[in-house]
Amino acid sequence: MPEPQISLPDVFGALGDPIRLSIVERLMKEGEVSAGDIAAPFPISKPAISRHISVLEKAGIIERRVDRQFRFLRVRGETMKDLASWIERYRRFWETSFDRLEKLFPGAENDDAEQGKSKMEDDHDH
Amino acid sequence: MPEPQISLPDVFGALGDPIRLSIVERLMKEGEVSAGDIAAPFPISKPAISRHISVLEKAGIIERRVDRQFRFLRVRGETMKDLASWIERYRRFWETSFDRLEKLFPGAENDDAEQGKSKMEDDHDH
DNA sequence: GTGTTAATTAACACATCAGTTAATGAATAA
DNA sequence: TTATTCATTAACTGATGTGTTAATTAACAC
Repeated sequence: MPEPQISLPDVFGALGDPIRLSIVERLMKEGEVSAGDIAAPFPISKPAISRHISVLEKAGIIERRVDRQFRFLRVRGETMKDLASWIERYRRFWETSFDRLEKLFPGAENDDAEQGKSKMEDDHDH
Repeated sequence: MPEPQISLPDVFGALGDPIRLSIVERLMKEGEVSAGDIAAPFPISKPAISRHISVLEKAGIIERRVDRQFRFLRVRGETMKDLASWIERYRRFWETSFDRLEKLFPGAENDDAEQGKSKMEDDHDH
């Protein structure tokens, strides 16, 4: 058991860097990628990427597998599941917060509550 | 429109601190709390809490409402929805990653894949 | 053996972060 | 007006984070 206990703030903190977040996204899409292939797209040195990988590993977000001289990385599904559980556990609170506010302070809030219209940026590398 | 664009790494980064995370959790549960009441449980100074609140606000996670000399804080449901959307968008990748690995490297992984058995710590303040 | 490839660790520079106390701003209460 | 309450901003300190280059470890290829 390489991850005896996972810290939610550490998980969030590890994802709080554009390079690390895009590493995780790539690993989720591609499943397993070597450290070198992960480092290739970024304009920083390999040791810097190696440290980012260590941060993700210590947070329990990814695992390393050694194969010959290569390190293959993959996302730990269990940690992502825990992350999803956390946000879902609070969903009823944040999902209704807009309605609750509207009742208290009508018109004081934006009203674009439609689904699927995320304002979140999708390009967090570079 | 106080939040023209939200950065996912900034959102994660803001949640990557135990004090800030427990502030957000409390606001989700209680809906709206004054800055002073938010600061009270923590063993650090009020200016330090004030800065944590600013970090959360700049990340788009919370909003401030001014009422007389009080500042009331509340979670922005839209940002939490965007966070939930992000993790759900990748769910099929991380949810199946364990099975995929089991096929490639049988027995090399832990096998406690039951639902509801989170290893995540739930006490991230102090 | 020697050389190459893959990746990490070591040592260091610099930026950012998280905390402090003191000062300030702004509204309430007397 | 004066004092009190609520909260912030300013100035500073120490810790942590992120990057660099150089050195090291380890496996592969010859």
